Amino acid sequence: MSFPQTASSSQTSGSVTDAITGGTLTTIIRCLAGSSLGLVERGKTIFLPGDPAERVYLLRCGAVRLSRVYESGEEITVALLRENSLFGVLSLLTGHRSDRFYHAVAFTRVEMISAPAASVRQAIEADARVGLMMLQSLSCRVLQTETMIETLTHRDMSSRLVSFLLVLCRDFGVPADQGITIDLRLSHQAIAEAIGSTRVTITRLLGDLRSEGMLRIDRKKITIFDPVALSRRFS
Amino acid sequence: MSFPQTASSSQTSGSVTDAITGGTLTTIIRCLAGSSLGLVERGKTIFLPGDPAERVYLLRCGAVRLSRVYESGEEITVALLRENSLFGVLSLLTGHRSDRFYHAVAFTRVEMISAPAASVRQAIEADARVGLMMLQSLSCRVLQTETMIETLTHRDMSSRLVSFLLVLCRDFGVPADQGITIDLRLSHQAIAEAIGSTRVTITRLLGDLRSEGMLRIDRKKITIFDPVALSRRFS
DNA sequence: CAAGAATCAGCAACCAGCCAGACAGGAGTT
DNA sequence: AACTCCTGTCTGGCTGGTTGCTGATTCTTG
Repeated sequence: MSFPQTASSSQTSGSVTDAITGGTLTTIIRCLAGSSLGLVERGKTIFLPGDPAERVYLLRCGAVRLSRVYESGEEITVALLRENSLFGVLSLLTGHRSDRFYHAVAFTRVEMISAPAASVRQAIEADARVGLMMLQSLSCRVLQTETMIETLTHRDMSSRLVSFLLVLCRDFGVPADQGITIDLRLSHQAIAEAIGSTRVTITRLLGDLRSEGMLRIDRKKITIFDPVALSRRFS
Repeated sequence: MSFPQTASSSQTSGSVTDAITGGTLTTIIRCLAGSSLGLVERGKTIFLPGDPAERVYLLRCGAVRLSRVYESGEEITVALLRENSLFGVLSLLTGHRSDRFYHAVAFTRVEMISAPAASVRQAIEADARVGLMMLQSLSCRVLQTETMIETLTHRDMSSRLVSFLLVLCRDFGVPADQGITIDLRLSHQAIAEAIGSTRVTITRLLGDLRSEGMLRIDRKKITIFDPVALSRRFS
């Protein structure tokens, strides 16, 4: 299957070099041959495992969930991408065609742009600054992912959950009247799939945290009152 | 502290562009201003948390362990890097000085090359193919790390261990007379620190796997007889 | 807009897997 | 030979997974 694109276009005026002066990767990718703008509704699939990997995506706004689905029906989350994340980079690898092996789903309403891997490669060769920017973006991805590994190696689920909440604060937090709200509608199941636990356990632990006065949950959005205090909760 | 370098040199003849024709990132980085060759003995530190992040490293041969150390003295492994891995990319990020927050230790005898971030940036701007190669290298890193996240979200330790062993086979496996040998001297403690478990549990589980005839351990090197059979062990 | 469907949150009981701590014997090092 | 680091095994205790059920929310659809 191909990726859904509500609005789509390509080939605007202006050269890549012009765009670079503008500064952002967005403007650059917008100018590439075959680029397109994608608007995806919450819950809709962006690509499926087995799809050919031929495009590179840049998430402009919203969140995308990368997950792996097992035969058992179980599903685990490999990454929750935030704004300005580059994904689908698999396609940049050596020429031979490869397939996606993750499932990419819009976790919120998503606005993204994408371009064929070949165009991206050309753009990099044409102007090195493009490569540098992508390199920096990807470095961030690596750091984010490594933070997630730290989270997952905590032995007790309580620490793991707390650590995960702090990661979410960093990536999706918006200031609220009191504390920071994680701007995602998270079900307990979704959290469980991200930190390798079960729905029931998450329910219990979140309940504990709430009765301790660490957070508030309002229509699936979590507000952390004091991230610093929360971070003291794990040794 | 600075990074230890048994042998060191810099500034060879030949331009960067010459090196690119040669093809590998190694040759390219070797030509950069301020580049140096590092030989590090097993167990020696490459950089410490808090060190200024000013160099980019390319692991030529051996394995490097990135870990985070907690005040409690506990230590967890964030990544086990293999040959041709790029690391220390933090330093490529925006101009402002930043510090390492991971501990990088030579897990085996290591041969690596490094160069100042500024030189690398210049090289990329001078020839875009450098950026492209680094981008590909970093893409691999992302994929590797994501595989590790998959491993860590398995709920039971047995699956987690098996999954980890398979990752190691992929990254450090060499064909043996029967099966594949993981070419690393792994203590149970080291495995525990990588998958978020304890030494005792690893001992027990490895014992189980051995008595099931799945693997052999000889002087800390693990040989998996049949990776495919092993992979069937988790649902 | 309201009824129905689907998903989600909360609770309880049960039990296995894993951790903690402790100790003895083995392997490798100097 | 002395030392350090590593492996193997045991006991008790508790966390967290599993299953099953109920009521609440949210989404869909007539």
